[in-house]
Amino acid sequence: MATLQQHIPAVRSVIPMAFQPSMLEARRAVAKDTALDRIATTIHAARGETICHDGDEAEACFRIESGCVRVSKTLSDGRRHVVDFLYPGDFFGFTATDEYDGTAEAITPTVLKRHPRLQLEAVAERDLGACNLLRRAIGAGFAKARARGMLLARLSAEERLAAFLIGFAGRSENGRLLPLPMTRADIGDYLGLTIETVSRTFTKFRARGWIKLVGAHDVQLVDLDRLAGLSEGAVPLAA
Amino acid sequence: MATLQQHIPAVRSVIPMAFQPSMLEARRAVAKDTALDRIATTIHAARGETICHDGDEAEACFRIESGCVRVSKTLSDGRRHVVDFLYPGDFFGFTATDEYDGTAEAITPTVLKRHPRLQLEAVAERDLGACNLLRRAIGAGFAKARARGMLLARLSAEERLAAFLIGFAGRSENGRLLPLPMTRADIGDYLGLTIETVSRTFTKFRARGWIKLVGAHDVQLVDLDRLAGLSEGAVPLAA
DNA sequence: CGGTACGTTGAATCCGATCAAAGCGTGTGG
DNA sequence: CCACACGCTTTGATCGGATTCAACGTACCG
Repeated sequence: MATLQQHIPAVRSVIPMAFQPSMLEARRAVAKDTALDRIATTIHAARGETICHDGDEAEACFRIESGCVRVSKTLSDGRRHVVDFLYPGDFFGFTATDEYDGTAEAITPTVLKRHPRLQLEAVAERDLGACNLLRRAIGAGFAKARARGMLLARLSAEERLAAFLIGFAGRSENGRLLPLPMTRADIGDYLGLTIETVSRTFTKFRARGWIKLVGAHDVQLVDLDRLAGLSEGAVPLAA
Repeated sequence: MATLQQHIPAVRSVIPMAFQPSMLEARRAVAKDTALDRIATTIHAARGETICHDGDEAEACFRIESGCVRVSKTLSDGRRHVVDFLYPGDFFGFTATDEYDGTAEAITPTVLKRHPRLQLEAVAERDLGACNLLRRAIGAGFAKARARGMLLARLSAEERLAAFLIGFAGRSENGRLLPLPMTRADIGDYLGLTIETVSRTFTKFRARGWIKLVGAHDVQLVDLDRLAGLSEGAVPLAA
């Protein structure tokens, strides 16, 4: 958090709130809220397993305990868009309709808390604390989704990947190896690019000495300043 | 609403919930909620006037009574992204942080209800009904923001403009003249395109007889089926 | 009526997509 | 345990849609 701020000057207003203290608190608070916890069951998802499917009746919301989940949507002609990568503490399955807004799949073995939707709604309607916590959690997702608009609409391939990597900076100590469990295709579909462009851009960053690649799924962010410089004024993606 | 559905088969799951009955109800209900109305004042904004500025302390939320508002963000190098166009009944100014997440400007003379943020928060914390209504309103914004991800990440210029136009289909009777108060630059920045590409794509649609242009700011949607066909499986933008 | 901001159209350019093929690694079955 | 096979990644060559640069047209407002 602190290390992130020092690399992104003068653009605090566009930093997604997943990085903002108030939201971290809200996340933690949701996790601890007893009224919500009481209706939860624990489930496990193997790597590649589908947790819920776009358009199906939204029977439950989920909170990730451990692992990593990909949420995506696919057009009839096969074009795919990865809406988000979710990590421990993140929620998904909220919708204002009664259908899931995206398909969620585990990309690593994942443990989740499952909150039946009807009961969750009931708790929220009755319990002021729970309602307000949900309200803030959705607000966080909203801000993140909005931040991605600028990235997809106006940033170059290099800027997008830089923003993506910087979004993970808070997850690993400076210079530590950063695991990227998703494939290049996932990253491409997340950033609105092709596999090849993602791969080429990784290669460029490595050639410049900004990152080190250990295999295809572990990255070391060597020069955060340069990466941040690329996405300066831009949107680091919380992840 | 009904006319829209019949043009977009088999993709109900990705239709933004601004079009879904439940959300329309929620919108209306928010409008009528007395606890929220009591803390509101009415303000007027002239064409081009800034209502709130990205990054400023979020002192209030606004609900549009009449007119049209553009919400945008601008990078330090001048690249702009139009986050949304807002119409009567729409809210903006919600943030999970204490700063506005985007600059709101009136693109027509606009009348708004202004809800001081502290009081709004106070009402929400205290009043279950208000909290739940806000929760759903934010959820609607969330879904809309997400729907735009697919558009920006994966649709072609023609598909984007078609989706944009279809988003307005519900606003005018079939074959009726549709006013587009925003400029080509606004549309371009909304769809992640340039002015020129927007203009050229309008011209293409007109050449094909899909639309009629009356001046630059009034469109008649002649062949909704073709337009919908272009964005089939895609995301009609609620507006 | 004149100026200015907005819109259209044309030509050239470029970034990322597409097509193609060659590494790499991992996991499984022989 | 090794070998093979399949899926993922990288790299190369070419293509194409959207951008950029440029000029002209148009409409609205003072």
